[in-house]
Amino acid sequence: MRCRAPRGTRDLLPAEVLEHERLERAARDLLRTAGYREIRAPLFEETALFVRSIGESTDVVEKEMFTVEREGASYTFRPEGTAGVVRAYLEANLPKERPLQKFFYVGPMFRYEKPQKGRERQFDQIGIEALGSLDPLLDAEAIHLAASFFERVGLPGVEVRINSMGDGADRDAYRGRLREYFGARLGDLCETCRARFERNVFRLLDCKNERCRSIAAGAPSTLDSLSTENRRHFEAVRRGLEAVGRKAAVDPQVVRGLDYYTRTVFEVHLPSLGARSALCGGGRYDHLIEELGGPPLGAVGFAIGVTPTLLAIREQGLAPPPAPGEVDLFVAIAGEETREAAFALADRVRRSGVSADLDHEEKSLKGQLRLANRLGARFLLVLGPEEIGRGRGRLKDLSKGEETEVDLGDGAGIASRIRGTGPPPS
RNA sequence: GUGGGUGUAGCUCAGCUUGGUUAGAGCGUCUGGCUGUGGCCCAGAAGGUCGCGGGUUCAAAUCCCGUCACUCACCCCA
Repeated sequence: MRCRAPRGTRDLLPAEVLEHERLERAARDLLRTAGYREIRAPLFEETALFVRSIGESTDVVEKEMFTVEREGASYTFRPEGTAGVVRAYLEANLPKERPLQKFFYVGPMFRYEKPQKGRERQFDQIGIEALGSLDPLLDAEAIHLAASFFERVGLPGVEVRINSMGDGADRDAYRGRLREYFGARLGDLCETCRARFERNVFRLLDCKNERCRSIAAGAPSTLDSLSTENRRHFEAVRRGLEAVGRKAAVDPQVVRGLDYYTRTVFEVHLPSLGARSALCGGGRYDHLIEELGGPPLGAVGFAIGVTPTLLAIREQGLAPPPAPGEVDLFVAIAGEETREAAFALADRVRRSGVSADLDHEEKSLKGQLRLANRLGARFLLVLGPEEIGRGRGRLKDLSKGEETEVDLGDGAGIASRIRGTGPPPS
């Protein structure tokens, strides 16, 4: 029987793993510098956690959850990162120790939906959560970090769009005003928007249908409904962004899909990508901690889609950096009786931290040399009876074609000779 | 869930419109040219249930029907 990867999942072969590692490394460097620490929550949680946090009537909860029932309990593979991080934060009683904690996470999320380009059932996200504070500068920090990440990985020209959805009373008031506005124009809206009207009026604001867009453009702005306090918060976020020189366009059409968002919401887009331009989404969620049984503490975070980011990098024509050679030294075997000696030599060199490999397929010498090339080996050493007898061999620099005589017993010496000519670590 | 597209060698694809010897190319793999020194070049080889099932026909990769898989888009979202 031959199996395939399940629909909506993909294998990352070694070349692609390098691309992922590069993004993850960039994220870790950037986020640690800003005081965020990595947290690893389980890949699955009790289903109730997601229902509570994301919202019962969201698409994610209604039809996209990977759920497993076991002995009367229900578990769901995490469709997003925030809920688990907040749960972990509360479970470790961190709010009592020190309320403000800044976390980041990197890893796979799961949503049972129909796959398409850049959207899979298992996908990786890089996210941050600054838990335990209402400081608008943390909103600004999150936005700035997200945008900086894209610049750092070679995607200049990203566009930050921010908005405030208000909170509590003013958000309810705004919802009412939207229903009033769109309710009077239901006949002119597209079919899907008429359905959205019932489910989630906020979503009418970002319909792609041209007619709906022009209607939405005239809709009352959330910003006009904000209470004094929430307006102040939003202004403070904008001042924070200004202080670090981060441009952000206020866009009343930005409305996030998950229920827990309050006040600041934002997205990072790469406009040249068209309909699939969103690379990152985030915002503040000031009631979630309390909702999940903790103290009333605010929080803000974002999630970056790794796959969309990689697609963007490729579509921009920004080729990934060339893969480094897989081995530093290839030990070729000339004469079957030297196989173990070659194995031992590779081992001596490896112990000094230089990578070494040899043939395992009984290839001809020519075949071995071709293999060395394919592997991107920088050095070659051919080991035959003659070399074994003398205890010395010729180390060949494959890029220059030059050979140097080396002592075969001295793995460290060979290693340091190889390392001495190595490219600077990138 | 709805609507398009595509399934031919390990990979990327041509051939299908207008059915007709033995189904092709590039890349990759292997061998040799060059007994123990690579890349480039040259010669050659291996590698195919043409997704699967049925139908039409003297004859099907090609036309028709069904089916499965993959893929793209919509909804929604990273």
